Amino acid sequence: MPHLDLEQTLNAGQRAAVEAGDGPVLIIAAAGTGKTRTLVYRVAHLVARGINPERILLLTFTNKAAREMLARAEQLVGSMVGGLWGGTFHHMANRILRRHADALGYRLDYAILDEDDARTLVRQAVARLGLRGRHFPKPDVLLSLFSLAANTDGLVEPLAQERFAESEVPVADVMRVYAAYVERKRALHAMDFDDLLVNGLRLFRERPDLLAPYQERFLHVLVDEYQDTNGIQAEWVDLVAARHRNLLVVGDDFQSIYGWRGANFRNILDFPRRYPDAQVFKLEANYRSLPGILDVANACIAGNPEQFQKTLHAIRAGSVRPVVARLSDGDGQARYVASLLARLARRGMRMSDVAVLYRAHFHALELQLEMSRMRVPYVITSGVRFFELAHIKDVTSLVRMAVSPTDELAFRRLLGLLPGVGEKTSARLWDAMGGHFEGRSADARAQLRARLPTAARADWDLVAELFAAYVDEHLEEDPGELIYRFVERFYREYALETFENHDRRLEDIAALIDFTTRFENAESFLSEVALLTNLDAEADALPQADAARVRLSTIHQAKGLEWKTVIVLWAVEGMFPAARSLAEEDGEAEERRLFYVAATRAQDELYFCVPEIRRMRDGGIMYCEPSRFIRELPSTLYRTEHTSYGG
DNA sequence: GTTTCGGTTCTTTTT
DNA sequence: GAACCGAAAC
Repeated sequence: MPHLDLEQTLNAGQRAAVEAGDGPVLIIAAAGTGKTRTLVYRVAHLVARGINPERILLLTFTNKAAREMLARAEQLVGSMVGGLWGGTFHHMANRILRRHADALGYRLDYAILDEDDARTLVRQAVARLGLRGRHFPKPDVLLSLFSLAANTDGLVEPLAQERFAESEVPVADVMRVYAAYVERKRALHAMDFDDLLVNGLRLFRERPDLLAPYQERFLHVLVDEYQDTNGIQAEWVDLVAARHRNLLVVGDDFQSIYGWRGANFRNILDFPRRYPDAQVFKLEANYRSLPGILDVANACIAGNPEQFQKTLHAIRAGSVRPVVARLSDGDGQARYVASLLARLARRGMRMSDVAVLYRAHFHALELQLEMSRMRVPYVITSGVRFFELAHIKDVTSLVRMAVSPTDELAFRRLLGLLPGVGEKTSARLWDAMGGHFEGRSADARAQLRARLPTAARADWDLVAELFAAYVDEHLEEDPGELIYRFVERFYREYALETFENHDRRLEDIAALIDFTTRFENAESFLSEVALLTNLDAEADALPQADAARVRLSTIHQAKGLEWKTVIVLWAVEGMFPAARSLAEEDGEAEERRLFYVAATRAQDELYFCVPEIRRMRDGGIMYCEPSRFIRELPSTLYRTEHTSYGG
């Protein structure tokens, strides 16, 4: 059995947590205290103790986190931990539902609707019900409402009452849209992201017979980022772990930043009450940041109510004071950041050691322009998920059509690419084909051709051949090849005519083709693809991403990561904290935690940008006060920089 | 009746 | 960008 040298590599607190005996365990791990390390060692420790990896379940926030942890654990124990189940809640629910969804009345090959699909369905429902007026909420608003209800295990109606209490919106109509949406999903044999979680839990609640084997199987259940679980995830975990009760959760209530999507940090606060016999470990020794940075983080978070009291202690020594830079406006901020980056580069800093973080994607707009102008290379974790980019969805819809004759959304999307075919025509074609399309049947292909508008036929012929090839040449084992041919025959030309930046989009598709090689066949590719985030896709498919580039990212997406230098944009009232969040219950506390997350990403240097004015769309200007999170700091904790960029 | 095109408006955070 | 709206073009 491999020997793990814990004394050498872990501090006393970490070691105690890693070696904790059976039973429930709560690890409160503040930022930068080696949380991942502890979890990795725990997994390695279990395996080294002889636990079969197949009997361990590891739930993480991203797939990337799961993969990294497994890779590191594998290095430690020098053996395969491959049989271990690791991934996001959505992935695990999907994995289990693929086997048992029929128990809930679904087909086992149900489709997964991504956000874009869901939006389309809601928009159609609104249109069909004739509610498309000025005073009806947008699909996004409706969806976020439905989603919050799902994730808090609650009903849509009372939530809608509350949300629209002060508006003209008739809640009865909202409920009609909701009913229509639910019905459409049923008809399409599809689940949206929330359905995966909700049905994952429903399956276990309603079918103890199906739950029991999983309870028996998973001797150990480990949950990362537990502060960001919502009620249904917590209940799901409790159910899975109920048999052996070896449930180990790791988290930091200070870093709970997903309240708006139903996460409930009381899950972590109440853990000791739900599991009175839980062993609790606190990790407070921070290895990441210099003391000056932690002082700011500690000061900022200290005022938040309801939390496990803890203070970060710096292990590293050195003196820095974070910088607050006063700037004129967004453009001044952009120029300041560009010059700061140049200064850092001259000092020999690698640009991949620098990150620019912000509250919302649009905060970085001017900066992106400036950096492009100055030819400073950067990577951005974009707001749009890789697999929801229009061109990526276009080409995957061909694969979906080839795999599933009943995939209406894919059919209509693909047909819509043909000239002269729009929403109405594609709907009519689908009905005319009888609600299914067998791509492999030459007969069906010819039938469809006959019904197409003349303008679309030539292009259809190019695409139709691919369905034949799919069968004849066994392309189901090579979805990448199918996509490649589709691009060569048809999509390249289409992209050229449709998109200004067609070359970048074709590069994305090339990356997608690379990505397919990770999967054995078209079906497994599809069943995973909808759940992958842009972070996952980027890491796997776009290897050039990390080179010597500055990273631009939202704070949410920066969670768990670290850089030598961190620059925070728009640290002003209204932007950060975001005005809209302050209106929510617990809004300020969550914004504060977000600020804490931003600050604790930095190892050596931390900059806050405070522009004085914000230019509004209508040409007006708005004066900005520095963020309350800065104003509250004792002024000895930071250094104000008055720059040539105004302010 | 549909599709396409051009202009306008808005942008919190994500699986 | 991309969603939405209105108007022109097919």
